[in-house]
Amino acid sequence: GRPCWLIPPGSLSPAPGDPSSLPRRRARCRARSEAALHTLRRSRRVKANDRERNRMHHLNAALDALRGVLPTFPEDTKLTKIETLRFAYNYIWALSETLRLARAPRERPAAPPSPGSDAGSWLSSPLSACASSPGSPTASEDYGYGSPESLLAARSLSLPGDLLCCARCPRADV
DNA sequence: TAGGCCATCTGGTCCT
DNA sequence: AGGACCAGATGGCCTA
Repeated sequence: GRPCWLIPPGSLSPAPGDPSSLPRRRARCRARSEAALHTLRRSRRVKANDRERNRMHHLNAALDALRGVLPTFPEDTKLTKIETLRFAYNYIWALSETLRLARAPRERPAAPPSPGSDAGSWLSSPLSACASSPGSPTASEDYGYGSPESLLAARSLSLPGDLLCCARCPRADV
């Protein structure tokens, strides 16, 4: 039947011939109802935790898929989450720039998007001899790993020079 | 040992 | 009401 914690307080009928036990029975019922409420909340929490865990697993799987298409050297290097996102951002920028330059060979490279750009990290990189000064995608914040190679340098890694150089330089043959 | 990264739990908020 | 999403807290593991 109906759980005791759902029965309105006033509707509990006294035990036949024992009206004096009513307060005790009410207290017992209240305790039981609190326990039931606790287990109900607990089971909801456990379910919510389970969903949250799953959600994060899916998020991590997506992040792994993203890692899978980013070039890292050595190949088995695992970028951290934040590095993966920043690197992807920069990598996409680099590829877009490559495409743009390939379509318009004589065009000058894109100007830095904002004065706050971390172009310095690009220029101070080993590839700084390149003529271009691409506006780093990490526009206004100093994330430290502003460019793909500064990120990799920070992790003692390297990128295929061609890729980045081609992405950064207005080369006609790309 | 301190600091960074990560997984998990948790409570709050918003949406369906 | 229940699920999704989010951010803070916490503890474990690893590395310099």
